[in-house]
Amino acid sequence: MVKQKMVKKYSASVEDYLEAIANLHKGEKAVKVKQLSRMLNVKMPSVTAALQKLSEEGLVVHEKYGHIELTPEGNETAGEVIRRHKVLSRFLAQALGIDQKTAEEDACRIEHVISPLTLERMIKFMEFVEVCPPGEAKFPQRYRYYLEHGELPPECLERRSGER
Amino acid sequence: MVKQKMVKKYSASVEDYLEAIANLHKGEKAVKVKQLSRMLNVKMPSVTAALQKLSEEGLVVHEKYGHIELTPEGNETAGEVIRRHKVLSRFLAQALGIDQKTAEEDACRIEHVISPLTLERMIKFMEFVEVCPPGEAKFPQRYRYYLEHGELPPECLERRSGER
DNA sequence: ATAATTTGTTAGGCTAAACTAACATTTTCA
DNA sequence: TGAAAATGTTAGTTTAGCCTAACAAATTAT
Repeated sequence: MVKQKMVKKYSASVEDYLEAIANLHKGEKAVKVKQLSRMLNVKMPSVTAALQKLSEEGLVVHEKYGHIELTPEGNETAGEVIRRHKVLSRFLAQALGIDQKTAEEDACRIEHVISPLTLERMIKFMEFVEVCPPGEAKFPQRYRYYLEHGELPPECLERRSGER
Repeated sequence: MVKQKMVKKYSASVEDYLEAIANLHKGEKAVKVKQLSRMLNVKMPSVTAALQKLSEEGLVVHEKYGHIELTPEGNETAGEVIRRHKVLSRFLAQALGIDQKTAEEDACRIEHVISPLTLERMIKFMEFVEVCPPGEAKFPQRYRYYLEHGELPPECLERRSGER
């Protein structure tokens, strides 16, 4: 019998806390309640309460007035969320040509609800676009042109007129 | 002074109720609590409570034991949600090649959090893909091929080998 | 080293949105 | 037409997540 990795479903709020802690952790100093509070736009008591709950669930290590850490499990979940976030923001920005700020904002919300399949497909899409069609103007560039000018780029129009 | 159209932000739950009512309305008979209950996977008392609130907010018309209708405002909001849903599911299915079921499920969740800009870009993307590049294998087909075979379709590979 | 400032916690309250159990109305059909 | 079944509502809980106000600990700076 194969050991199943229990894939727990966490709320958007829980995911946000884990993600924020992981991101702050990449910085220099220890993660503090205040930082989380600012980063997540909630008041400090909300952070304290959330940490309490996350500790009980074994996702976070936090003793009163102490620094904040992720357990291995918390860290893994955070990693998954961050991965979803990254794929999404890259896809929105690179493939759809959305500005970085909006792409980030959308990623922050969509990351909590997107299916694994859709995420994989976004990755596949970016891979594909990067390599095909090789040797000519790349897809994203042509798409950008279309966005900006409202009509097809020259290489598409040329070919079309060549069909006359 | 120009009259501003107040763009209220509703919760995912409120949007779901409005969307469901609008969709059920397209059918033959009057919309009932039971139907909504089934469609939204909640118990009947939850529906009753929600309708109460929606009535107070002027989005729904519902008298005790009576049929359920949308006010003009409720109908407009429902229309917006449905539009987001349609664009999303089309984009996911057509552009990313995701199966209809998954596309629907993702659309159901993402519709509540996507930004107007991202939505517009998905539309633009589909428009673009439809017309460019004309006269050769269309983009979505090539992408499908890539998804299925894990490598570039012949017309891309040919060109690449021509570069030797 | 201790007073002032900053940071963190506790206690208590609020809202949205769901639930169950019990009761009420409406519909169906014998 | 009136009893049984189906549908709808009320009342009362629950849970998650946020808030403010008041208090406590830790840090900083005199």
